[in-house]
Amino acid sequence: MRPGTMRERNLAMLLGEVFAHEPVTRARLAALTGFTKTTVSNLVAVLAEAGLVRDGELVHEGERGRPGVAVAVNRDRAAGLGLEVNVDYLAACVLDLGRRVRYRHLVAADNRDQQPERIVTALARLAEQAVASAAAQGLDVVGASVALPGVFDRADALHAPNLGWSNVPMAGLLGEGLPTLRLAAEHDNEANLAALGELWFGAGRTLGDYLHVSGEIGIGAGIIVGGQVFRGARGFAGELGHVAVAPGGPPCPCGGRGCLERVAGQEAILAAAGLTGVTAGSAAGPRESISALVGLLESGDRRALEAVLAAGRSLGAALAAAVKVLDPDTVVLGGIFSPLAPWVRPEVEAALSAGALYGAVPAVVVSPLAGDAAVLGAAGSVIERVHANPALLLH
Amino acid sequence: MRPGTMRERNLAMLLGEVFAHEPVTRARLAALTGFTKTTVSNLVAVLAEAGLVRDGELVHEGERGRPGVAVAVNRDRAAGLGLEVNVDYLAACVLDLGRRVRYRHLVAADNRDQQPERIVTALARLAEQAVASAAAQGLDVVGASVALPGVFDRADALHAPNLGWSNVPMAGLLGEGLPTLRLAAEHDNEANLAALGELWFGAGRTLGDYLHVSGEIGIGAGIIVGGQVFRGARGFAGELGHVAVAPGGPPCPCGGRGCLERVAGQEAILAAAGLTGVTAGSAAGPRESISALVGLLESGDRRALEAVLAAGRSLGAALAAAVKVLDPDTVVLGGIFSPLAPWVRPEVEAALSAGALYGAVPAVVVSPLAGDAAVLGAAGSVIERVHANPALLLH
DNA sequence: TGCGTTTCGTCAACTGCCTTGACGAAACCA
DNA sequence: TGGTTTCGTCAAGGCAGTTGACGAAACGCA
Repeated sequence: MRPGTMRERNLAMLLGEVFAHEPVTRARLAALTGFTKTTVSNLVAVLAEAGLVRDGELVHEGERGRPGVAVAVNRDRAAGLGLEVNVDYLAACVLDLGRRVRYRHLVAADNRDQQPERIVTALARLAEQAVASAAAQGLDVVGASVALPGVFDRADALHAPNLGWSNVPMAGLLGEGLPTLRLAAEHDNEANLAALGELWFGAGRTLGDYLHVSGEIGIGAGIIVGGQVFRGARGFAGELGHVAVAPGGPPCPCGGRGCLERVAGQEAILAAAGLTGVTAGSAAGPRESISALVGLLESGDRRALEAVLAAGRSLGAALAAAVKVLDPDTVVLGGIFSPLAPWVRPEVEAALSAGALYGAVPAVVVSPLAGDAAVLGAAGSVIERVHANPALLLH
Repeated sequence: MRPGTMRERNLAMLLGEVFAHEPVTRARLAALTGFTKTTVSNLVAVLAEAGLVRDGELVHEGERGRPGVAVAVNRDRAAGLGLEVNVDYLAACVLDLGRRVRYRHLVAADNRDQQPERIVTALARLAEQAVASAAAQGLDVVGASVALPGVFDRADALHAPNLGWSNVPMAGLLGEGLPTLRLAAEHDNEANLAALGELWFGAGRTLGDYLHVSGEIGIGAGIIVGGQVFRGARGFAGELGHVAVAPGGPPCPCGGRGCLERVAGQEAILAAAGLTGVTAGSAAGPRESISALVGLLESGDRRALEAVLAAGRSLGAALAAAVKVLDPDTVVLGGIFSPLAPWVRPEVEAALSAGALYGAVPAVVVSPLAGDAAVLGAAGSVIERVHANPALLLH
């Protein structure tokens, strides 16, 4: 570790305090960080020059004495671009440094069995529109992050069975297709980014360590420990969808039997509820199908209720095992389980409280973001990169 | 972060390189760390003054040129004390800074339903003997760490059902009872320390991230991620013993049904194998009972084989779920599963390979340490504290 | 209105720690 | 014996945070 590294960390720490307490005077920042007023002034000057913070009004914190100058995050310069490829839509979203949404766009599209190149081209068009719209607002998009519905192997190739893709070299495609920004483009699993979205835009930092269930066609879990994604040794951590919950149950392409997502995934639930005909081959996307299901549930449809409760029990069983291994503070129900929560949540809570050690039952909360968590998480992760090391933007 | 913090880290980094490459010259250390030769010399001087490192012979690394002075870890000064309280024994162990065992002592004792104060007193006597023996070898015991068979709640009170203890304020008892050393005494779950023992003394650093199953009366798992124990939000991570594997199975004191340790714990296996009479109330400790079981297995006893294979299947089922959530590189079978590995391991491997995603099957290895992992891990964790921040011993 | 009090932010000098560049020391080779 | 190579140290320098003092800007009270 060299003096330069020390400075990078101190800039990050200071920016974090500004973000957490803005508007805040230099004197209070000194108290918060333990630095001297001199050091705070120097660091603030560096951040201000990079356009990350700016001085505001005079503020009077105490009763007497000279008022201080408010330092606040600069919401009119650096911005982050989040992109998402999903089975039935593409989405983009721009956040400013204060994590406010400044632009959103969602395009319905059937992306199944399409050439990855075509999709990346369409995504790039979305990205360019987003960057242009941001520029019109005076924002400078410094980086992008892409959420993808699949997992990455050790060579960073994407396997996305729900898109019909396997072994797709995403890093290369995105690097060529997307507009060049100051920070390199990144990509990650939809479940991981949705979990991060929850951290920044959902139930928020009060969650502690948590496990965020992303129910879609597959079922994934994003695991957040200490504010960061827990990925496991190969990046496959949180593959909740392939925990076996039904011994001797239906076979799964993964090679197992009775995997959770065969029993409680979107398609399994819709089929069990008698809604298969509505979706198969029709134009109705998943979100519409789930709305239809919720309609049935609210009208008290017996078959739909049975289907959803059974899915809730299976999900509860898988989560009970996961919780005993991970011991999170909270379990967040996201994706399709968010609209279905009134029926699913009691089942999950029952499964988690049976056999809880020493009262270690995590709270079960419902995601307010539902399907939007992933794009928001993607855009947020760009902002997070800047927060973690503002020196990246010093030029 | 202040300059002093930077120095602490750099000392730690340098000590780490010395440990990894000793004997090593200052010039090579400079190449390894990226520091300049000047800085290396300064840092080495500080470590040498604290007695952590010392100069050795001249060594000739290249073909030509002036030979360098070998810097090596000083194995004759700082030492760490590991202590263990278990159901049927107390143990102590002293390691030097190079993690060599310099003293070991194990005392058989039935610690069930004893007063915690009595046990701590007995443990303190063991600790004093260990410190004295270390002193006789010229070693300075700088700290101690205690392995305990139970979990700690948020208030750091110990709950150890197998000892008949609940809500025991261990930190206080140990603080008063144990000899005062330069670093404060620490304590941790036996499963966690056993997992760390494996890291330093067992299959070693080649394991990557792993899950170490400690099969004893209960079944715990120590989870190592990036060389550190993964504890979860409340410190209950890795409670593998209470994953439900037998729906509608026997009830467990934890409140659940069909918990793994009711089905594959030591007592369940011995009972199923028809060995209950041998242990219940008799003087034979667990290790003897397991030896007896291994004897039966080797002689081909039908009932014993059935019992152990069934336990292996249950363990495999629980591990399969844990592995999909955590995605470790390796699963280590320790505790009683170490001697039983020839029979248990194939079952576990079968369970893990069914439904493995994208070839993400962790290797299953057998602990060479078996029951000794926890004391070694405890002593090793003291050494680790010094390695992580050698500045603790500067004064 | 004027002056003391309080708090804010900045300035100049200082210290700690790593780096630079040069140099003497210690080996080998011719 | 002298040239070459590599090792470790030394003096000077630079970066970054600290110290202590001081001017600036508000309020309160006479």
